[in-house]
Amino acid sequence: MIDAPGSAPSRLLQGLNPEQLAAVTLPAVPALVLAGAGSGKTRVLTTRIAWLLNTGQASPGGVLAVTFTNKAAKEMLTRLGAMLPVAVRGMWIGTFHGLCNRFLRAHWKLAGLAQGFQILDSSDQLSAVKRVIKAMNLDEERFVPKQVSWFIAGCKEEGERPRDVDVRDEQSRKLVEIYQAYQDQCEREGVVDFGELMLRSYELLRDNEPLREHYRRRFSHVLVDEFQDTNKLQYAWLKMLAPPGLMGQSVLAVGDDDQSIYAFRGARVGNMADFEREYRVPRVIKLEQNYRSFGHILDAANGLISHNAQRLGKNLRTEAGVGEPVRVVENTSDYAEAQWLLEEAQQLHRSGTPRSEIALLYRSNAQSRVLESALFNAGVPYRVYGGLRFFERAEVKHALAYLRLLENANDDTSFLRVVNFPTRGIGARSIEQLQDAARASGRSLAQSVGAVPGKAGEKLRGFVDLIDGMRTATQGLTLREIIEHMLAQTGLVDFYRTDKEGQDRIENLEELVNAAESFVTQEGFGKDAVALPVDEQGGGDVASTATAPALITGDPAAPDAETGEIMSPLAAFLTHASLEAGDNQAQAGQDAIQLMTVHSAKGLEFDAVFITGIEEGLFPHEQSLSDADGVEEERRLMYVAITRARKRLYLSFSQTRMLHGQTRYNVKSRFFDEIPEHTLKWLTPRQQGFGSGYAREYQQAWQRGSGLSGIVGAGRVEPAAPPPPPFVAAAAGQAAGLRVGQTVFHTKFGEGIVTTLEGRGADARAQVQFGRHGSKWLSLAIAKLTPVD
DNA sequence: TGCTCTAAGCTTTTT
DNA sequence: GCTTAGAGCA
Repeated sequence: MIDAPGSAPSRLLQGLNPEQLAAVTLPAVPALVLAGAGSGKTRVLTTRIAWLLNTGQASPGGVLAVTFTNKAAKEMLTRLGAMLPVAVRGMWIGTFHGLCNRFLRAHWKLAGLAQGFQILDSSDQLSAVKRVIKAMNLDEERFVPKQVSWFIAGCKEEGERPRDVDVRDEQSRKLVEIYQAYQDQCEREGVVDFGELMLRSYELLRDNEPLREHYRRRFSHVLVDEFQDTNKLQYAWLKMLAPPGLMGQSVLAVGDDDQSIYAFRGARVGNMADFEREYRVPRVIKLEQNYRSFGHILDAANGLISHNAQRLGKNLRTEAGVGEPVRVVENTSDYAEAQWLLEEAQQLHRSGTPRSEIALLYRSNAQSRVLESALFNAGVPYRVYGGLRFFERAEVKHALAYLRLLENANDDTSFLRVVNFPTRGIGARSIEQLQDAARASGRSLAQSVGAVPGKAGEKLRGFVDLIDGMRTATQGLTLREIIEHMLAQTGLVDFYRTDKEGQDRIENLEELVNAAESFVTQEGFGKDAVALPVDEQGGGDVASTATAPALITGDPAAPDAETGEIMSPLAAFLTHASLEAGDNQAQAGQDAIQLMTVHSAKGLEFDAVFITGIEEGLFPHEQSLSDADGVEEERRLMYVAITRARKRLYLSFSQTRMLHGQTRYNVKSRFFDEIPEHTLKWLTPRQQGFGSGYAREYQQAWQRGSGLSGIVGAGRVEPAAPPPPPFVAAAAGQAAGLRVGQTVFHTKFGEGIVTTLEGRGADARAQVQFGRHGSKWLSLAIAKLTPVD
């Protein structure tokens, strides 16, 4: 399967620049590659793997390559497959979660998991948390399910079990209690959430020495993509598999600190510096040659990002020439901005740029509406990224819930989702009775239907009979037949047939059947599945030596380490559906203008890019202004946005903008002052600071001191930030009942003590000392403070 | 029990 | 300004 050494490796290395070549052919030492935007990072990663295999330095089974998204993993596999005739499916190339899943499927018993455990996605986790909060009889006002869910996920990302969490006050003590109860519930139901996949894998490696040693020996080459996005737990997991200083193993981390935009979900840019230090990286390789954009665009990006203090340091360069200047436009309103973008985009399209090469980027999803309506009214095809994904659609989730119940009758989340859908006359009362019975006996809902008396009990037993009946009837059927049987038996399709907007939903259910069909084909579950030979180095692989037919395919289908049993196609498909929520883009096919947030644009590139709404408070976002780190992340976000453009870049902002039903008056973003002047071309007259119209009025009002200095509803403190405009006056205050020294509760910051009270009416404000979040100034007109006695 | 109406929310997102 | 989720009503 590997070409003879000699000519092939040199062919692989053709066309690489010196830095890329150095990265690809690194000896087996720990290495950190700082890969700038558009510097050929994926090419380096895949070429290195191909080179390692081709020169015989690694076998396919000895490579571990980990990414964040399924898309990146697939891309790597595809490119690798194109470079080498290698059975890429046997290789451990995948997402962090996908690989952890694969690992846990093989070692479920050692990990203390249920065999065939199912995976909760974020919305499943949320409903599970809701149930826990209800069962504990807690106030949902005080323990907001979303926040609790977020808290649990956050703990796991930090590698913390309930016992590890720092308890500061009553609120956090209770949160930890919920966390523990949630864990118990997951255990009972045989399900794990995303964080659990990571954490469980980490703990198993940490606590089981033979297993750890085995995998360390097995993976001679470890590669990590987008290292700047790793969180604490992922880095710890990596150190378990590839510890610093281990002989005979190479670790390659690739990342770009300037493109770190996921701190809000636990990413630690600091992992890059830690990696360099802990692994004693001899030389950091910088990929600064950019193959994407023209000079002015890169200069703008370089100039902007140089205002960040915390950087490893890097400057993009190109040989493509300066190209066109970056165009800047000021608009009077968001509506005018949309209108202008529309016309300019049309003009671009008329002069030959495909619509799919035109991207409209924005900071937050709410901004897409006005752009969409302008495009829609003009009849211009467009595509919005970031909506509901296929497996997240309600009807698809309903269908999946039935399928999950076939696999695992004790999955209470799924049980509750469909017990009365389509309606079967099982109401809230009956379900409550059932839940009480289940709680009393510590059993699952399905196991407790016998304990509910009367008509309600009969109906509940009828539902369980339906599920059991389907389970029996679908024995031995193909996945496609199972799903079709389920859709008919449960009445899901019939239900949507009578629904007025049901046609789309039925189509989605049909699409589910197709998705299952292609999953079966791709993963080799079909009757004529061919076992792929897997080249195992040393033959000591725990995960596959006990496996009779070496059918190691995609992530979901890892065979059990002890029995060699391969998951059923249904179980594998359900896992697939949880780990890969599917495409999140609307109507594919026709040539359409691309609309997306800057976050979702990361990793993509377009001939022409419009960055819209570049205004203070929006970009940088007001909720990021409270600390320097927040502003630096916003700046990186802008850097990511700018570097998406190949040939032409537009930056636009607007004086007014409709947001949350109110007209906001904005000033242009500070980022305009940080981009080198020579790269910019102002299509509208350049405003010098606070120049005219609203801005002057606003400034004068501000100088008179009528602004609310540093007081924002969420409690952020930032005197340097532009204050809310005076005409968006706050409503009357509710200072009544507050006094200095009083303990109050804030939904975001928890409990705190009032240290200062100032002002009256709309100006009333309080300084509150919160345990975890420190001292905050809060406008009483906006912030909700509940006195605690 | 099912449907309609009102109230709350609202930065960014992958798995 | 618009969507979603839960409470109240028929």
